[in-house]
Amino acid sequence: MNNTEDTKQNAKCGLKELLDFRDLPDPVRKDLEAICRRRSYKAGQTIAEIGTHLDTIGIVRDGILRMQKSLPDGRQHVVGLLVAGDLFGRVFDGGMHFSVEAATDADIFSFERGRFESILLRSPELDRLLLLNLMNELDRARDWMIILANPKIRGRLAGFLLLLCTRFQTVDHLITVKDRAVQIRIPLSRPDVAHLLGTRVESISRALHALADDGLVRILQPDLVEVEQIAALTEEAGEPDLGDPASLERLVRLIQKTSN
Amino acid sequence: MNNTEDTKQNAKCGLKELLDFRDLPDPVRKDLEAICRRRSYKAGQTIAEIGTHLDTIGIVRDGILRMQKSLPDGRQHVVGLLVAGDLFGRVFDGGMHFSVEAATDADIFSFERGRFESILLRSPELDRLLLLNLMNELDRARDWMIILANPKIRGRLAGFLLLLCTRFQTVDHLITVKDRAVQIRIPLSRPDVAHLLGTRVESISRALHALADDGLVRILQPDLVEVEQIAALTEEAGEPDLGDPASLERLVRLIQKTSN
DNA sequence: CGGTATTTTGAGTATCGTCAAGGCCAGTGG
DNA sequence: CCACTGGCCTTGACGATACTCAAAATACCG
Repeated sequence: MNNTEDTKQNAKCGLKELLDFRDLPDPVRKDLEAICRRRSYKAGQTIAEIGTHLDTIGIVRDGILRMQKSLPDGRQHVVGLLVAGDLFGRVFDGGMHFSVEAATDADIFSFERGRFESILLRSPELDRLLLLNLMNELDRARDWMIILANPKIRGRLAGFLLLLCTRFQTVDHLITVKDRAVQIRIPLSRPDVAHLLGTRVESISRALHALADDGLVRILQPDLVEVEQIAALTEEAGEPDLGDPASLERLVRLIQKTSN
Repeated sequence: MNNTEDTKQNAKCGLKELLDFRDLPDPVRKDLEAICRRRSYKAGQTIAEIGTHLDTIGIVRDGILRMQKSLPDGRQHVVGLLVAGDLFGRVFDGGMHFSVEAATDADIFSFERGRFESILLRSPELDRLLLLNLMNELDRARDWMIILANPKIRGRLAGFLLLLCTRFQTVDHLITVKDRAVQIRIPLSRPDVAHLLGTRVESISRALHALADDGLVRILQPDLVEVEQIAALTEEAGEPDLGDPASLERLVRLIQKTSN
């Protein structure tokens, strides 16, 4: 509604800041930048309503978006998060069965759908980028499924925290390292986390404090936790490769680097 | 292991039986059929192991496959089902983070990966087909998420049954209509359903019988249930548009058609 | 400093996981 | 033909866990 329509439609759109787009051939990227508009949203703002005709393709530049479904009783159900580089919108009318809201303050690149598709038709590289993006997202969705299937809330929460450590590692400033300890900023309110993990706020609170009591984490602020025993956390999650080992590797190296 | 390697590599591969492939231009389809091999698997057979190098792309012709992850404690976790027309395998090395097994007796079309990709590069139509397939799968994964996020097993089971009614409506002979009542054949064993819904066999059994006791369904056989009150089921699932309203519409029309 | 929203805690109940036993069905071998 | 076996589904009982409702504590904001 009240988004600051920057509409910086010039070449300085900054598309190439996004990792995945760096490999695109110059002309394609130029075409994209030509039709690219940058929009800023404040946390809580709605970017796309479910059901309505969204005639733009969006790519997240900064911040975190949440995809959610509105249930009939008014509750909202989070079905996934979008972070920098993620793409959303109905390419080729693929479907848009959920609404998108800004979970944090966010910047997105926005493209008029028709034009985006016509570029897509001309550029196999962009097409493949999109394909890989989709496959990646599919993997993440499956990761969520495994987390959600964990019978105990503690386990789900542990999996969620690990996911933040691995998949969302490069995003924003969610993960910081202080004195060889990993600090995670949880970018969602308790109700959102609860919806995401299929439970209630109270249970989230209890589970988090249970993890803290057992020394697996330390709660610095309600939305800032420090990981004490990451191994125990993965065991709690019951899922060995939540975010490939490579990601954890990277995290460990990150820790070692800053601890010197 | 003991799959009957039919290897009918002739033009009668039957690729065009699949709905989605009917729209492909003739030459592309011919190319595909030229490299297509048909394989049959019995229920329970492993089609692709996690981690191993799978050098084929598969398309399901008939039957149901389950994608699953093996957890360290030996349990197996079902993360999705594949039905007729669904594609699996690591196109462009996208990743293959789960193993694939036949849930029922199944026929699949199998393509050598390199050749498939080279056709893919030449055919935007096939490329687009793949894209749509992926988006579809992503939607399904999100549906699973919503089902899994339901706090009560009854709700999850209700959602699962509805999903069978809608998304898997056209598959095999899962859904039949008798005397204006919908009958659902559950194509998975109890352990599989339990893994899929993140719970145990006993809970599945109890939940199903609870639904039956309340008159929402009738259990004709362990794997054959008749829906009595579909509205109550959707309410139980807590998710209004599990499979778009259009699907339910179609179902209702199906009922009316056969009841005359 | 108050007022609001968010988070946490508490007590009671419902649900689920676990362990154990029993029933049903198909296939096997006597 | 029948007993036997093994897999799957169901049922029961009990302890653990999570949901519900209500209230207190904390953080947030002007």
